[in-house]
Amino acid sequence: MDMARPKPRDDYHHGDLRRTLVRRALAVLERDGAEALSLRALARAAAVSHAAPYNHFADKEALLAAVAAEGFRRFATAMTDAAATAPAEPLAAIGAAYVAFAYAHPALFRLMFGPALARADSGSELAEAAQAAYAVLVQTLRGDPTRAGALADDGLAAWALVHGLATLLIDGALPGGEPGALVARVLRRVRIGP
Amino acid sequence: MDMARPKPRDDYHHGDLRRTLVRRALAVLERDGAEALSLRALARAAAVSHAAPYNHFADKEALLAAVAAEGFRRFATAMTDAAATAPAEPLAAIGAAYVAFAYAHPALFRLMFGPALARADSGSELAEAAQAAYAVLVQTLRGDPTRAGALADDGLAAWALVHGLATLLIDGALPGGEPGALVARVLRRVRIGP
DNA sequence: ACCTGAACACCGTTCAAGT
DNA sequence: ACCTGAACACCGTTCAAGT
Repeated sequence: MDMARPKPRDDYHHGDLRRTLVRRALAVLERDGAEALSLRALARAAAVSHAAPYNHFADKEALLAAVAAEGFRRFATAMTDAAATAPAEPLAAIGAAYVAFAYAHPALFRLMFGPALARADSGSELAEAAQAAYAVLVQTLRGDPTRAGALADDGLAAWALVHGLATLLIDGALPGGEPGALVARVLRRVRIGP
Repeated sequence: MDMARPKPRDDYHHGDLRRTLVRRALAVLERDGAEALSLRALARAAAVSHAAPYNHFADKEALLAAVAAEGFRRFATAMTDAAATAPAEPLAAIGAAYVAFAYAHPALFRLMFGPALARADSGSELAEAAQAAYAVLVQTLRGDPTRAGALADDGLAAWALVHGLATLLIDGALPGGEPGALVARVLRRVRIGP
């Protein structure tokens, strides 16, 4: 007889709703921004009742935290890939990847670094994912990994610089035009160290 | 007979509702954050019907834009004051004031640099106020004012650095403790220039 | 274990009507 | 010119009830 691979049921509305909701939320974020994100609309799009999401998330903030965590995971792999292709100039490579991610996914980037992150407990999925992304940044900027949890001032300076560029860019506060060239030019004017 | 100074009417609900709403919104922002801001609650607090605000603002975003503009005005004077007291080290002084403002008013700071700013038309009150605050920053960092509207790369680097520190701080992404000392330490590691 | 439907207390926005 | 009250189309969240 057939293996017990769970077949999709006729009345389509389950599968794994949790993943469906997160995936759909990411799509809404890209297309219409954060203010278009509603639990009820998400449920509607998944052809499920408006109370169904509460079987998988305590409240709306929990869903947003899951989305932000997924964002941090993608962010981390984007930085890893970028650093691998240009190991000679780590600050330039990581800075370009950092800003490019923010530019490509402004609403997601804002959600990732929004007030939910500040409220996240240290054990949570969101905190873990953010921590992992940060580890990529630090590790490619300097040879040694994070030590003792305390962030070296130089790493912090580099982080603040690229983060500031990214947020100012998606706020429309930077002069228009191709952002990659601008970021490269600005980063070239900065030296970090003793 | 008495001068025609407009006396407050018996049924309290007018005066100038516009200013009352903005002032009240700032207070809510400080106390309960952005998600607690509702037009209806604001109207209730001002003892006015929930439709009354629409006589002064086209929609909620217009009210938020007015609040953000007021934030930029206070931000500008905070930076001006700080730069005046420590003219020897402009980057340190402006950086400290920049970060201190964000730390003292996180919700307002987030609103100021939120998506509303990216959407603001260039003639609007919000865009003007943001531009004025930016002029203070550039003017104290370098001797000469903005030239030709194009931002020098060095000024941009300095701005991105302090802005990044400020946003990372209010996101809870920086190590705890007294932020002033951390910011001063980090800024001391950075050199900007040719 | 997961989902539904009704219910509650909110929203933002519009609009006729009042003064 | 500014405000009110009713109305509409939404929300997030809870909860009994179903399978």
